[in-house]
Amino acid sequence: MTARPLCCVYDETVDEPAATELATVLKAIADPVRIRLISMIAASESGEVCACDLPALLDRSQPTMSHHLSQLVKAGVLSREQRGKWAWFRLTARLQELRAALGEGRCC
Amino acid sequence: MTARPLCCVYDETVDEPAATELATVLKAIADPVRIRLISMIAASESGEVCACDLPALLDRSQPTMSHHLSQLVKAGVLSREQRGKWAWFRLTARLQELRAALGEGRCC
DNA sequence: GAATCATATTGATAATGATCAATATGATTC
DNA sequence: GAATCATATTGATCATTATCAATATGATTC
Repeated sequence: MTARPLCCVYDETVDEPAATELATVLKAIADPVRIRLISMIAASESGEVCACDLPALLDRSQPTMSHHLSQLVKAGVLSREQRGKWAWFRLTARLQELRAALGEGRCC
Repeated sequence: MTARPLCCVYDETVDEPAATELATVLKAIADPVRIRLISMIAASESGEVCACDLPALLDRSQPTMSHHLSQLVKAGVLSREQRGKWAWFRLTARLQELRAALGEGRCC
């Protein structure tokens, strides 16, 4: 054991609820298919993708892609917009918020 | 289906191996206990934690904490140093690399 | 409104992972 | 080297999840 009381040695900045929330977003994007999907949206000229293209682009079944999309929307990483028969997806600000959270390593 | 060929509409920047690698790091940190652990290291004055303190600090058994630590080391997020009887853990540059990767959303 | 096309849901399966109790290994001390 | 303390590994369990086939829902078109 260390000599000083624990409360003096470590200063926990991220409490449990915040950690759980952060972990939820991380879990949502911690998958190769979802990373590639997010990358495609970020790289696309229009900033959006049509769900109709994704099974072919990412080599997964339509239900699987639908599942990935709904999980990303649920986590607040993507937004969904119905236009005619098609559903279009965009990135939200959530990823940049995550990026910011990873950069905050302040000392006590 | 969209009118133009897919190759013109989307420009995939992250290929499959890179996406898998990124997802591996994300999976490693996508857990509330690990987030809090990382936060504690970042916040600690010395920039390191002793494994001996973690079961009490994070309310998990010793084997469970050992497992979390080894997974984070395996993913390159933490480094391990044995000093006497104790094992000390520090953050590597991996988290900042991840942070950088999340910021790159260039257009075609 | 019937047919068609796009997307979502359901149900099932196989894989992964967080957790702990018990035990093993490894380091220090006497 | 025997005892002690710190950490790792093993084995087991329960929960979660990525995936697909089959089916349902929802939108558009004729």
